[in-house]
Amino acid sequence: MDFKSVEKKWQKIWEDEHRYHAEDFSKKPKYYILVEFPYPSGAGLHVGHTPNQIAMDILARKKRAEGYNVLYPIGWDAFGLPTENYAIKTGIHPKEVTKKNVEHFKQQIKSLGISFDWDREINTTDENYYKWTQWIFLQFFKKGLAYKAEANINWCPNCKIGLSNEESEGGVCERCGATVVQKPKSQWMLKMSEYAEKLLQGLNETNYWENIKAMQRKWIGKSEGTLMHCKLKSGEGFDIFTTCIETVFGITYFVLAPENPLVDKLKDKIQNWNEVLQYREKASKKSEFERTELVKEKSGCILKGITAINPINNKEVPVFISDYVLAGYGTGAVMAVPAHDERDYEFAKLMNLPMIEVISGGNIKERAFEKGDYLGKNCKLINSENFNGLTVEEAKIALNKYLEEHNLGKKESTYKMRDWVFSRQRYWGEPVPLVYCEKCGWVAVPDDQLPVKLPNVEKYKPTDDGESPLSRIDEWVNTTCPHCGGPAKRETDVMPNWAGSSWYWLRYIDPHNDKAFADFEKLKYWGKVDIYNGGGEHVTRHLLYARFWHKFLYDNGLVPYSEPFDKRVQQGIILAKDGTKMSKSAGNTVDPMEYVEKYGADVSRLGQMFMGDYTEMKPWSDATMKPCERLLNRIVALKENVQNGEIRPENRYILAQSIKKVGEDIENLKFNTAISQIMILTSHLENLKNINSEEYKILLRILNPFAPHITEELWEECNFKPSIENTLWPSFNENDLVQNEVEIAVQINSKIVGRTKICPTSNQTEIEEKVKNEFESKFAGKEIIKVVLIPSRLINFIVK
RNA sequence: GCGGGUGUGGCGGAAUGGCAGACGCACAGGACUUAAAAUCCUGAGAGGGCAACUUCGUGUGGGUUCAAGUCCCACCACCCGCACCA
Repeated sequence: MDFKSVEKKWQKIWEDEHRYHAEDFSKKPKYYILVEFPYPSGAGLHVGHTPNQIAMDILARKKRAEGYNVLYPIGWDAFGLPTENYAIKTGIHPKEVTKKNVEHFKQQIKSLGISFDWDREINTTDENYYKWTQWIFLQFFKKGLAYKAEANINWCPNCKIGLSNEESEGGVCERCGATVVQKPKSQWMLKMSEYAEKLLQGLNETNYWENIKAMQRKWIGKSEGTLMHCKLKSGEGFDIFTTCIETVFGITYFVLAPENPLVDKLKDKIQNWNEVLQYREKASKKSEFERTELVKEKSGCILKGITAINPINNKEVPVFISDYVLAGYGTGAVMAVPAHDERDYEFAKLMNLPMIEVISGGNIKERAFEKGDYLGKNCKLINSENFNGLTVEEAKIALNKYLEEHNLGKKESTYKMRDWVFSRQRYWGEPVPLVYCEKCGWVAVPDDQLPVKLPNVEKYKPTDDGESPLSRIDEWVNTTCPHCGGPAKRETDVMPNWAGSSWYWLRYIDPHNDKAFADFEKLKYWGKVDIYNGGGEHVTRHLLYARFWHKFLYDNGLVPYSEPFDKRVQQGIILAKDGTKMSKSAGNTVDPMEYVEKYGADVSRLGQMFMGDYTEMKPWSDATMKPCERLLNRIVALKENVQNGEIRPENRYILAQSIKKVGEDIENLKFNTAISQIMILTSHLENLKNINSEEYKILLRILNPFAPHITEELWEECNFKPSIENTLWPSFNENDLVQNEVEIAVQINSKIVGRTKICPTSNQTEIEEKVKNEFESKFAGKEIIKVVLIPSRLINFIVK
């Protein structure tokens, strides 16, 4: 059989029939399978795409066979830097580039025979799509969850351009190699922090893999502790956050983040202001790279003339600034207890500051006695006045109570998750649909004027001052205020790459709606995404952003359920053939489409799924293609032996077992072992003189999700009715899984002494007698103390 | 440092606490062929033995159990993510 022409034939039929179109409101039970939509780069599909799409295609085809109404859609996440940079280099409009790349991707995906519903194809760069991305952004704006704030961008002083984190890896500009600096810029932010608790709690409603939940929890980073109100001697108040209030009597100084605004307020009172400025300057120059380096040498600067008061005992202590305190976490200020915190300990040693031991049990001459050392060990407080003698756990409660009663603080939780910087000073993204009016401030573009279309520009490169290229088009920037009708200017920033992907699964449900982002009844019908397959690199950012948008929409009554995805699964990373990481620079990348060219779609699908456990990291292997090709050829050859007839009793066991195993393995994403089972079944059928049609049908039906073209062709050639896809997934009788004879292992004192065939339904006494007779010599002179029988597996005699 | 994961033949990988190495790759021998490719058959964890057989074997060390790759404790190596988070 010429696989490739057969594949073309069926691909055309599927396309002409719209075979895989998912019907809204069908009576069948729904099943929504989502695979991350690709970024249509110039390079085409790669190994990060194909196994995902194939794996989910196998699941989709199996679910359809089981009678589900399956939604398996695809689209393009097409805004983004590679296309923009290509435009900067060539001057070709990103729209053109995107169109070309999408065509290429589509053709490749179709050649793999993926059963996407092409009638629901979406593209984030379509005006009809980003209209709704803008609309949702405006809902955030209207609810006060979008705000402007100063945030740092990665800035290349040489190229005079803002860079993404990816473009400034290692602290150097990807284009020119210059050192990237942090430059403050006023930007749109989304108040994601307000959803921290909801995002954390919501995880309990999902069936994500535990490791994915763990990563999200870690990223959200909740810690429970105490917010304590402190004062300077000069009267100014400030708050600190601590998870170790039990150490409050051990405070010997306070530390503020260098950027803490309190420092500016104290300018006139700080005697060494120049020094402070110098330190601030130094700290701000540290790139993100240096700040996160492994070696974290402490540094800091005292605020001379400033004295703070420990609210618990009114003790006066000095105040420092240091970059080991982060401005963005907690309150940007900490109480320093060097005896019980490693970082404070280091800093105190450096600055020659005193320490007070307040929890007994450690040796603070050597190192800090930290919470990890003392928690849960019944350690008691010392040097803590009235609280002496309490255990740490008792003291936490008592101190929180005391602070609350004296209005000095309260219990509180903080989160590591920050608000989302939602502006990019770039071209190829969704324009932020806001205008600025001197009189009215920031005003939303009215719904009937959406989308705010991305205008054409001559140059795609950001301006020298870091503004978006849109800022150069005066006739676009200058507009009228929708509120008062006066002159106003458009926002020239665009949204980040992540915007379009933060709601796309909702659009698939109703892709052509021009009244709403999706019809509510349709959203109700399709419900949550049942299984969402994507890359591990998106588990924190994309997945959190998506859940955040979804929860916001839910809170505003715009979607009917509070979590978007039920299950989240991911493919293991595919390494290069030599087991190292695939990378363009190493020149060891693999193009999966080469294998489609060489072997055809079905062989390549099988080959990719047979390489190993879908979810484990594994090297790409060419070695699976040939045996999979052989398998299909053998199955084609089997057709010659097919005669009309029902399933014969002697074949019931292997057929039932195969239906069960292949079905379960697909559900569990164990595609490699499903294929093994099909190989075993094929070998079995090959050894028969002839095959009855009902037996062959089962083989083809369970292979169909893996090799949809060739199985459909064979089915048609055999003239089986109805067509393969109108034939349900085969069922089997549980009784068929019981063989009438099985071989079990015989053990004496847990050592195998031999094997014997028994009938699995015989009782223990019968089996014991049979074995004792057969292995008589082994039992000579021994006394049997105990017998363990594992049905159909083994029998173990414990003897003396 | 913290969180998650992995560790099994020459290789990819299988094994609800129950016969470790399914299924494949590579390898060796054989059949077909003038020859090769393709295809098919056979063999094989390692060591020892002519053989029947026997010893050792799932990263390391302990433990539980009639029975451990699987469960428990401690450790090692590698991978992924996070990392001065108070």
